Amino acid sequence: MTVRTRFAPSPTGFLHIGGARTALFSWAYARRHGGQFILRIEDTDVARSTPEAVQAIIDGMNWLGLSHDEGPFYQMQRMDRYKEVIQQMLANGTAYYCYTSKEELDALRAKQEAKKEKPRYDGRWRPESGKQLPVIPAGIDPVVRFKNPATGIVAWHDQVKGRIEISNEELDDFIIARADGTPTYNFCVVVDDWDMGITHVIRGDDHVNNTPRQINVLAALGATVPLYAHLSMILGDDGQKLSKRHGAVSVTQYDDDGYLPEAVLNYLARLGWSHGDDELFSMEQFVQWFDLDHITASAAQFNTEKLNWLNAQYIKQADNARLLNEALKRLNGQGVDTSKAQNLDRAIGLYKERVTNLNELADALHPFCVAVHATEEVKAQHLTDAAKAALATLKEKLDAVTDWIAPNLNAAIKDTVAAHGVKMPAVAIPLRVVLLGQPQSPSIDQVLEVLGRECVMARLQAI
RNA sequence: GUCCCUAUCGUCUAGAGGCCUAGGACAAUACCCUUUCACGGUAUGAACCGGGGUUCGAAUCCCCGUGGGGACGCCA
Repeated sequence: MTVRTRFAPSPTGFLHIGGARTALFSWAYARRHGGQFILRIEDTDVARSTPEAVQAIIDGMNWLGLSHDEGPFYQMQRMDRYKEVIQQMLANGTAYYCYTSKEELDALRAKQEAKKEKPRYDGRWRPESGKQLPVIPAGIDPVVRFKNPATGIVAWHDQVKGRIEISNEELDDFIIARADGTPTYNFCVVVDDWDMGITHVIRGDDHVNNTPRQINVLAALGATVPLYAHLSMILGDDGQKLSKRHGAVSVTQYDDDGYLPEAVLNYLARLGWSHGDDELFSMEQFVQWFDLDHITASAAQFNTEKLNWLNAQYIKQADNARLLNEALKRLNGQGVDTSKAQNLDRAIGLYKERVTNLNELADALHPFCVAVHATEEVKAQHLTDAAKAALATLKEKLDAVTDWIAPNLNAAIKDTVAAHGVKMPAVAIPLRVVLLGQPQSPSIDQVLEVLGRECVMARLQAI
């Protein structure tokens, strides 16, 4: 049997971190088993679905590198098929017309809630042998309801949560087609999963409650029931549920924030899934190791600090040319003139070990492109008269250096330190402030070398 | 309210009845490295939600609480 998984978002917003992890796990499972990963857009909510959201989801998946093998399929383009199945069900008695109005339904629900009962359809239009149905009212377009089994249980072995069973008595006859004839979510999913030959449904655990309904419809259709794996949700950094109002951002925001996609992927893979003590692994390893047995059943809290750490690890490993490209993109985006900069590739080497994200890397490269001036506060603190005097001496000594390489530059600094009878930081810190606009940097002699003689002398001149 | 899911350090997790004096990672703290800030290294503190069972033996199995989450739409 070929494994076929799917990711089926509704295009009502961007791809957020929870959706991304669901997609990642579905993708990985298909890849692991040499199967197919299908992208399906569930756009039957016409009012809220937008083409922009479809694009945003695809952009997010592209950034992460989660490629699909089939699709995107759009549910709105499959209307004829859904209607065909509904007609079949109406004909064979597994579905029926219901003429209850929304007002009547609201009244029914209010009554049930008042009695502290679970709100549900009472089956007044459900045909039973020997039962007298109400008179069909005039002027009402009926909905179509699924005739759910009245007794027994529906159970499945969830690949994450274990055996789950629900009594059919908990389930009511849910609507599969609205009064205007359009099919509803729980029905479309079933027809799609069936038609598309989905073998493993990997989705968020907010769908656990839909699963028994879907299994019952599948059974009514005579379709094979796929395996289900319900992933727990991801909570925000503060343990609160992620929502549009609270903390949920597009995965592409992580790009803007300077994260490498492989760091986000590694983090997401590790959030709710584990392979022993392994923390840092490539997507190749992940695909090789991924299984449904080691997925955590409970919700996981997002931890930005750990993501930051992973990102730093991936930046250290990353190719310099790639990092430079990312940094330039960011600097240019800020309007920084990068055209006159030299040795930027070497500056990357100086900083890639120390930064947490690409934006920090870009900031670090900024003074290697154009002069960056320290704030008045920093200047006042570090550029004292004594410091300026020392820098004047240093300038002379640097001027005399013939071969502009770190050991020679270091010697010039040491000479200055000795001449003024001060400690190293008394020279190195003000020097950093003048050259880079801030008091911290990598090894100062390296910085001097990479900055180049012309740039260093010009900036010392400008004190 | 009813139904469903869930519960190990602050966080992500390892853990399939004896390997657990509960392991790893992030974070924290201390020290080392260092001309600064980082990086890196070393070390330390930090958890099995509570109560009952089952068993020679329970973090692991069962039950009951409690906490957390989800669902109960002509949304998906």
